[in-house]
Amino acid sequence: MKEGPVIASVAALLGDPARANILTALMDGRALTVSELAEAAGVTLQTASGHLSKLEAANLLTAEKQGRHRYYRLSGPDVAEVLEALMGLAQRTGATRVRTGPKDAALRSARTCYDHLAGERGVALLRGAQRQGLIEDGQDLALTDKGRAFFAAFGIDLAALEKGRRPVCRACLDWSERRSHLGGALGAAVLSRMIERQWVRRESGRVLTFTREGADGFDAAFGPAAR
Amino acid sequence: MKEGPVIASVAALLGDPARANILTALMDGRALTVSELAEAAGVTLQTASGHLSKLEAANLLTAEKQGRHRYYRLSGPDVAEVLEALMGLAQRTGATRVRTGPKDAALRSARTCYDHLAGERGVALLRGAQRQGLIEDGQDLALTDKGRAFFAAFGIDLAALEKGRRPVCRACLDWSERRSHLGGALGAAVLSRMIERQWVRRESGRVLTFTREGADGFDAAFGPAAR
DNA sequence: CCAATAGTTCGGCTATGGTCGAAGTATGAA
DNA sequence: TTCATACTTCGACCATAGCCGAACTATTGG
Repeated sequence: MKEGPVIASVAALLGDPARANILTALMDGRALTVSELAEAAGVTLQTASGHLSKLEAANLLTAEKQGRHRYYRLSGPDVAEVLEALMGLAQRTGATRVRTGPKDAALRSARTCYDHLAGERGVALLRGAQRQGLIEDGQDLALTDKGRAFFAAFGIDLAALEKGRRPVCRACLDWSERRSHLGGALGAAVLSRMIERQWVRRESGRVLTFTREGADGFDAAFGPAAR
Repeated sequence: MKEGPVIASVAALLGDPARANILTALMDGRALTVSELAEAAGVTLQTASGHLSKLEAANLLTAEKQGRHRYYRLSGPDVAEVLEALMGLAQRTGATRVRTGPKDAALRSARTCYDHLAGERGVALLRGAQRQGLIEDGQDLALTDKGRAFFAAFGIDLAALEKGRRPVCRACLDWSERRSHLGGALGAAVLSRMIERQWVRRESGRVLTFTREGADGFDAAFGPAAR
């Protein structure tokens, strides 16, 4: 019966508006300074500093010092995944605000989920990869030989990915689409390769915008995003 | 920037110890009365009543009245899944208590996750089903023809399951094993069939105990639980 | 009808914890 | 060395919300 409180302590951490803002600001996987996070959360520097210490103590964030700045980032993709899952619950739960601005549409179309691609494009990527037999849908997703060849041609060093401890393929539940998109080391590599190739640009926040060539290239490779 | 607060409100709901206890008490998918939940949470009836109204208002719980009792249950499997995910985070986060009692071992071996089988046995079930080609691992798991025949022979009415709105197969992340087990309508059906067949018995809380014949039958069908 | 059980509502107490001002530390720049 | 920036720590304030006692409603059983 001592099980409830263990979830309570971490949930309480996520339950404060200021901290929730900090965490969602970090959802794009970048590291931000204390002042930047304070502004994102709408609190003063001191307050943010206090929150950040708590989040770091709970291992939700990691910090690194660089000069007189202190950079905080999410401590791992799993934290981002839980946050996405919570957003899904919050939405289904009716807590969804009516405020559906234009930025919202952009977010639903394509955004970063920690370090990989999410939103309509994200689920289209995974769906396309599966349909073409590049990735096999198992309990844990797995690359096929065909997929191996494909992503190598795409410019990704699979050997390097497989050396790391992070799973190469990972299904990550998308809060806006309510389907999975591709996370894991491969998901991260695909996104950064797309940015390198200038298929896609990071906007403010977590929004991603596809260039003209990027959209065409994406559709050719994985099929159109529209369902 | 109004995105943080939406996760904050639901997380705050999960962040109170009393409510967290209530929710974990309901993780086995059964419906419990207000008084039972009050006891599980360690608060008085009035306090529990207040918490339950909030959880119901947020659509995390649904209630139904029966005589002078009011039965509360989780409003869906997705709620249970988020709770399991949070437990995983809490554990990785170091919030794990050192208190690893005997009940803990039983929980890790086999337990209910909402209405399906979780723990070592749960992941063994899914792994075995995949290895035998009963279930194909896609972004969303899918039954093969072979699997269809197998589960029909197991005594499950697949046509009925497929009529419902709930997905038949669903991968659900197991907090103790850190791998997926089988959720969805099929996961629920398999567990209730196992109980019918007296392969397994519900103990107090979410613990499940396999009978001698149950363990043998399970191993024969899906392979041993030990990794 | 009355008594008992189950649950809700109300009101007031209290504590936890978020907030910021002010003062303190560390790093870099002039 | 001196000043400025980035951040942390301390202390005090204050609001939120959890909690329970008491009174109220509803259902059942005698």
